[in-house]
Amino acid sequence: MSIKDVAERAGVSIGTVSNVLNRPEKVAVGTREQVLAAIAELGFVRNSSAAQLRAGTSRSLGLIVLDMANPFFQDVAKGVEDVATEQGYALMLCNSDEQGDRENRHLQVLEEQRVRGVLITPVSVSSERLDALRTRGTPTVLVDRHDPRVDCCSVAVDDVAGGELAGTHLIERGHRDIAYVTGPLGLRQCADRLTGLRRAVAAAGEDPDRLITVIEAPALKARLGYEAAIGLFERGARIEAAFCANDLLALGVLRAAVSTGRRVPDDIALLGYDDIEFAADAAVPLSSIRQPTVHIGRTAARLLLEECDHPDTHAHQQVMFKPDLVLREST
Amino acid sequence: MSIKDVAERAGVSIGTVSNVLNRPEKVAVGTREQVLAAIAELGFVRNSSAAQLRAGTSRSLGLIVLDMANPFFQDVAKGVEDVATEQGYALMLCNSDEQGDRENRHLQVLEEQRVRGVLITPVSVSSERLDALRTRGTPTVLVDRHDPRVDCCSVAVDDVAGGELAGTHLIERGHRDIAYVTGPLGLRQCADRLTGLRRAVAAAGEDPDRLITVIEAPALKARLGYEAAIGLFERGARIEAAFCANDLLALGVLRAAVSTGRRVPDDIALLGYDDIEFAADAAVPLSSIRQPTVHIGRTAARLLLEECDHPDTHAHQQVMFKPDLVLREST
DNA sequence: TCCTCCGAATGAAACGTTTCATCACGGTTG
DNA sequence: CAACCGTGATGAAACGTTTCATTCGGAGGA
Repeated sequence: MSIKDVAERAGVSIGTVSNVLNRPEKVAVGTREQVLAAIAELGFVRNSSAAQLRAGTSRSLGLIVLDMANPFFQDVAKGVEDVATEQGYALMLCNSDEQGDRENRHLQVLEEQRVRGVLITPVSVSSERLDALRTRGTPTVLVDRHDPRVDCCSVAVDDVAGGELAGTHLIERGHRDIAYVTGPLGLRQCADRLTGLRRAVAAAGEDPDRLITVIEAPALKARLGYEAAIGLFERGARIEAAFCANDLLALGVLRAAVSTGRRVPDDIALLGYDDIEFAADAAVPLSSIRQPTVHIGRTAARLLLEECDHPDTHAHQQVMFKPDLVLREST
Repeated sequence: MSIKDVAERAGVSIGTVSNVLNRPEKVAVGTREQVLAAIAELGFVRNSSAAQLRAGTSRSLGLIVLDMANPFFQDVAKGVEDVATEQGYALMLCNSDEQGDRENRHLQVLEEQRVRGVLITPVSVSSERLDALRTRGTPTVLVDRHDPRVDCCSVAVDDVAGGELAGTHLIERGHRDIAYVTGPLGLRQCADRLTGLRRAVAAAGEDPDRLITVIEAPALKARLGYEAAIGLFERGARIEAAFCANDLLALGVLRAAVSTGRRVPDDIALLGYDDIEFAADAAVPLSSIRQPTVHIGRTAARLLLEECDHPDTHAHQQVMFKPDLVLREST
């Protein structure tokens, strides 16, 4: 069922059908109705391959995230999708699962489909495949990353500020012995948040090295937060508060506290990071540092579309958002 | 940069380049290397619109889920994706967010792209758009649903069996006053699980109407589970165990128990449904009914590809899996 | 009555592949 | 030595749109 069949059925030319599809205001109302009727009768569905081939440009964007199970990326994706559909673009959602080869495969497919632009949180700092894509002219925006060479737009959140926010809050509540329960400090996020925490402690006139106990878990998972906290409790560490590099770790610590009969926040205060949806519904609702996730997605998508629509006047931007503190019962 | 440029550069014909791309074994090794070199030098990327247009068929599948934030669908998607990439298909992941118009929009885009087949959990029982798609020849598989008219494949889980599993377990542990905390009973899942629960109670020689208290929350959310449980506690209901229609509700009930000083499972036993990743890491690790989610996805994808590859010999199947009980500390 | 003009419809070219019939060229066979 | 064969390469047609220059038909003005 092609445009040709529709044309025949409606008794008009192929060009007219195309016009009905793409510029309905250009065709006389009577003709238009005939054509629409024919389309409905035949159940015609436009072949977007043909359209795209001829037009040379598609109306879709690609988004490659590290982990679809992560609420952070779900919200980012929602923001991107909002803007995309708003502007009449389709979004191709891809999950690299932190694997470089999956990322490359997705980039390949997206480029073969000639997407208009790509939003990506790359698995590693520099990706040859990604550079190639950009060089060949597909606009690219980095999400939750910054490009040291500033040759594309990026949108990220200031993790140092987040750590500082956390530290200031805990100090203000009078806590002095603070545990920082984190994932691998090799992750920039984890390291930055510690930097911010130390900065806040120092700003209060205290010695970060004395106040802060760092516990590095091998990953940002609840079970590891549980184990870390149990270890801490068992060796009798004096801890008034725990700041966790993400909410999952914090929920693990919470479980450890509950299972050893400690009261939150009286015996130990708890502060998470990310403000995942479940933080508010934990056994003790969790205070957390919130990142403007949906807004990140929206902003990234807008930057991308801006570059797509005005490639010549466009100037790359590195946007950096500040996180917020969400107060609940755990602190 | 088209195949033509590559041909020119390599000093061969267009057809030969196409052969290198699609049937490399058919072209002499020397020529092949020349062509590959030209491709690399020019940074050629195949235009899949053109390929698809000419070939008439694409190598991609569509998956439309109700809610990407739901761990159930994340796992299903993972299963589908496994099989798809394994067979060299690309997967277009779409989220209807339980909105009919979004579902229709996605179906439209997928059909315009001429995907080979569609896996979908429809928002409502009968979708005209979906029927049209099927009629026009795109194979379709229902996920977590059954088609009453049996004109396509489907993969689902037996929710009655799940409820029965839960009921039998609670009865065996000696619990007699059981609360069933559920979402809207208009949802088939919620209703089926209740049916199963009642069946188990009856099978134990008890009266379901006397033993079971049903509390219907307006949605399957943790906060509503919390509120439901608080209400229950406040009116002093005698409850030994709560079976929840999903883990989120159960986690809400857990929070209510913790915040009112009740001990789980001593004062009240708690059983969830879905076995989401976080169930194991809750303040009290949650017993739950597990659905074989990844397996559902894999099976659905396999059925779909089977239908795509052998449309004439293919016979539609309605696959129904049984759920498992996962024992943890909450019961 | 003739010209001009304008809106609406037409027809053909082009987009980048794949496919298939055809061809060129050595080597083998009778 | 002619006929045949097989391996590789070629060239052109076709896929279903969009686009744009062209044509058509009638209304309005001179």
